Amino acid sequence: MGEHHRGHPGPIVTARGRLPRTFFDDDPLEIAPRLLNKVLVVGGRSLRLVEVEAYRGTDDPASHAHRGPTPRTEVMFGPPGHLYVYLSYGIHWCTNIVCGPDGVAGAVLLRAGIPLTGIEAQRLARPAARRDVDLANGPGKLTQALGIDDRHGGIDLCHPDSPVVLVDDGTPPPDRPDVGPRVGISAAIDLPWRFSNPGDPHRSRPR
DNA sequence: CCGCCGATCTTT
DNA sequence: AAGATCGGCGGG
Repeated sequence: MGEHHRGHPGPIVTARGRLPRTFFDDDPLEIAPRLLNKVLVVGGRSLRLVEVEAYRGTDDPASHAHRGPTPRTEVMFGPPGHLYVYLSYGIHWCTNIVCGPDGVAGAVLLRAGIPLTGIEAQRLARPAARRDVDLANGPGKLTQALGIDDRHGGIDLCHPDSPVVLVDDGTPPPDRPDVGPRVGISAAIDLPWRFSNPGDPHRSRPR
């Protein structure tokens, strides 16, 4: 196929390569489905995102930012493109990408991915995973597989020297993602703010 | 395959 | 006291 047709707006296609900050500067609810099939890279390890959840701020009772900024959630109120990493149930680190304009809290939780590169390193980081499909099919597992933890909290994905990178490899998001309620929350449980690649076995298994 | 439960610690 | 989770265990 050739170039786009001159004189027509054409489909919105992100250039391949690292995503610019402007990509994240919108409502998390809009960004979340666009993150599907993007590639998260940490050193030699990478995976394709197949499940995400949108969280807003003060207007979202399920959000950590619901009650305003705190030392933990401060980054969610800052500029887009930074990581919000939090400790879940005292045990697991979970990774979010801050979305929306500076001053407005919002983030997208990265819930699951398909390992692409550095799979040996991901296996070593996830000794409990008996099958490769279990390496990153949950937010805590994804974070552990890539070696992300509190040291990565607040880092700027869009900084040239960032140790964590988000890339478009030319794979578009699904036209019709699966949409459903967010997992593991007890407030705003009916909002369909969870997005995933239809039928992908690498999606998380909600309990 | 499914359901239950403990782990472990930050935040309220 | 609860929580944006996970893995092990027991039962079907």
